[in-house]
Amino acid sequence: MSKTLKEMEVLRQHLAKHQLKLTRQRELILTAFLRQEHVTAETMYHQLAKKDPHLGLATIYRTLNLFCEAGIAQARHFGTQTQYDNISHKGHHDHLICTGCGTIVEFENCEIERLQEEVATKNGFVIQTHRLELYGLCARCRH
Amino acid sequence: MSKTLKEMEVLRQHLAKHQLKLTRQRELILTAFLRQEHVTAETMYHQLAKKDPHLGLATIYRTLNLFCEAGIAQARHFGTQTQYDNISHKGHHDHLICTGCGTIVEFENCEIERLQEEVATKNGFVIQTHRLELYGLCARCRH
DNA sequence: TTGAAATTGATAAGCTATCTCAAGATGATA
DNA sequence: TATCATCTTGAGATAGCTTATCAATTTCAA
Repeated sequence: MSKTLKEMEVLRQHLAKHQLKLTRQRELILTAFLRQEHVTAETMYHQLAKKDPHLGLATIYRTLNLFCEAGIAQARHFGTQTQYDNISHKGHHDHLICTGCGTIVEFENCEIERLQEEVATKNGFVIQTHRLELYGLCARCRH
Repeated sequence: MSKTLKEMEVLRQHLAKHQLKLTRQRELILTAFLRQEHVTAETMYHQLAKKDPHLGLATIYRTLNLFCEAGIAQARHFGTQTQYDNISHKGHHDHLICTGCGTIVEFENCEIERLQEEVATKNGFVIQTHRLELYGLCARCRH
């Protein structure tokens, strides 16, 4: 089973559970979404304009938000825009962001996650989600 | 030397270095800003309307951004709004945010910071700053 | 005190994201 | 596979937050 098919199945189940429908647009957007790591609604809008000139920006937003609810994507406020990340095929991931060239490197660190749980518990919180972003200069930009 | 005076001095030096001027508005906004942990421009606008009914919203935004450049404040995009945090009198701090009531609890964890450095180094990055936000439900909101 | 330069206030403009609603598509059911 | 209640879409309007504009005012070095 290909990756795309797997996620299509996740979407299908989410739709079924909430009495929503699988549309041509949702399939199109999901397929394109899975081909990249980080996108904004605007980016996808321009990308998909070639395949479907009538696809509306509102539909892109609605669909990406739907993906978030289905657990396929995660929204992240970066600067003034919202980026949508693909999280279906891997666990939660955090980001290293180069302030020089904008490169984004993903990472996962169980130890950090464990310490986060510890801090939360100590303060009476139960964590639902989190966001960790490290900003700095990558090797290339330091030279 | 009081806390406020210390930060006023930080501002003064930043202004001098960049050929900017110390105005009545900047003093007023700094004083009010230092009295709280987290504010939005809108919040300060309403708070200060009592003291100076003609203080413009644009001035608040400009001034808070100035504080960021001076190292007194740090901007944080939370939902659709930008929150400005006072960071001059303490080290960097992270946040526990209740998704139920919006309460924000600050924390610091050296061990997490150390692991962040480790991750960055492993990827060839040198960290300039970071942002860690844990979202969840506080004790009260779980009941 | 003077005057070049920075700042302010008020409002317009810009951006991103969501809402509205008529027209169209979907899919459970018979 | 035909029906039809329900969901979705597209296009533009709208909302919410932040920045840009610019004439009038204030600051501060000389």
